[in-house]
Amino acid sequence: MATPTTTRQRRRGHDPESVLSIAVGVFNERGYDGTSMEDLARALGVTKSAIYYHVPGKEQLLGRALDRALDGLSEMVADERAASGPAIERLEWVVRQSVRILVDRLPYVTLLLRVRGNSRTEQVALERRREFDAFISHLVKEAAAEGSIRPDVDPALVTRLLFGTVNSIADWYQPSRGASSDDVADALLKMAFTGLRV
Amino acid sequence: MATPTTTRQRRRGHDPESVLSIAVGVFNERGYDGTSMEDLARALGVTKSAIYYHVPGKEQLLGRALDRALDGLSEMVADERAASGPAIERLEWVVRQSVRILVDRLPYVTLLLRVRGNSRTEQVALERRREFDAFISHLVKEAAAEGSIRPDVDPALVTRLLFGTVNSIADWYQPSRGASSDDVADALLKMAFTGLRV
DNA sequence: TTGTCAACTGACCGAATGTTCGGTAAACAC
DNA sequence: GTGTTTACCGAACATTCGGTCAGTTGACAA
Repeated sequence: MATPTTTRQRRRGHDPESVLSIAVGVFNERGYDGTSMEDLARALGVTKSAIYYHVPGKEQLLGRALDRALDGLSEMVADERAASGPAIERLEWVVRQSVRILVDRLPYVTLLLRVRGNSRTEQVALERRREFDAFISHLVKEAAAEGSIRPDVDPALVTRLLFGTVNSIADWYQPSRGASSDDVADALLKMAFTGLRV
Repeated sequence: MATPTTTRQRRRGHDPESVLSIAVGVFNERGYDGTSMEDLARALGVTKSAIYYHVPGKEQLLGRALDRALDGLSEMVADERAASGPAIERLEWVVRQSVRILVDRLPYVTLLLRVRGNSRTEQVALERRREFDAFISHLVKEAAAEGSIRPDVDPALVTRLLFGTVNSIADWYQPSRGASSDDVADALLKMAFTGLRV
């Protein structure tokens, strides 16, 4: 009766989760298309065929990774704090949350940001990402319409620059350097909202 | 005596230059590793083997493209305007020039920004790019030391955010949308230097 | 001790990859 | 017209690719 189907002590080895997290690491190092199943096998310490015991294939591995990134963004968009209040405050909240998601799910979001649309899996992910971008774009326009953003720059340009900055974090952020998600978000918001110059 | 070795009217076809520019376009659409020589051949309207009449191979095509981007950045760093005057003004000039180079050589710089280091060619390019990054990093530190940048953000973080923003332009800029290099640089400098909020 | 089963190996498959090569048609030089 | 050069094609090359499958191993239950 005790622990009938529970996960007891496994005799060391992989599971779908460990395969995914290691695979995503390699995808980010070499690029998805630049990564062979042989590369993954080497990183996992097993042979190629062992991978297929845990996951259906390379593209499904990518799909699961992209979903992790996109699910985070979807949850944020659905949050009440993204829907009510002054647009500029919602924008600030969304920027801060975006940075948090990017940092928390760094490898998954990094992968998402590099997707080009070379397969159905990638195209589906790009489509979900475009929905997020449209949400942001709308939010910036609202903030501009409410007079909270300087009127001498096109809101569309503001959107791209602001979230270009957020997304660029994926290119350099390393948790080992000590800066937390909030540290980065604070610096980003200071720069973008009130400016760097003294 | 007239036009002995000059380029006269070619009977339409490709040359190394046209192959390069079309190839770089495809590389940016699908990613370098995601692009096959067959893909390039299709885009060029010839067979795979015809490509090898004009260029030595796929990797050399990449190398030439990356050099175009890096040469632009090297020229800028060597310019006198990057060396003398208040650091904050040099920084502003370098940001503006970086945007100009990125826009002028958009496909080449875009390619450079996506290089992961999967081959010797890519590693050499990454090394040159790191030199540029070090130059920028030093410049920001100077501006901070001169008291021109708000002291409550780490200069290293400022460097990454500022040039993360510049580099992110490659992800969305389309000349057909009408914005010039200076338009983008103006908006970027307004945001980063004096802030978006009214 | 035997049987079960999760986790894996090694040999292999067909397709796709980057590249080479022998040949060739059209444009040009003379 | 003849010879040369330019720009290409089609077939083949070795290699690598993602993926399959029949078997093996070792921990564990009975």
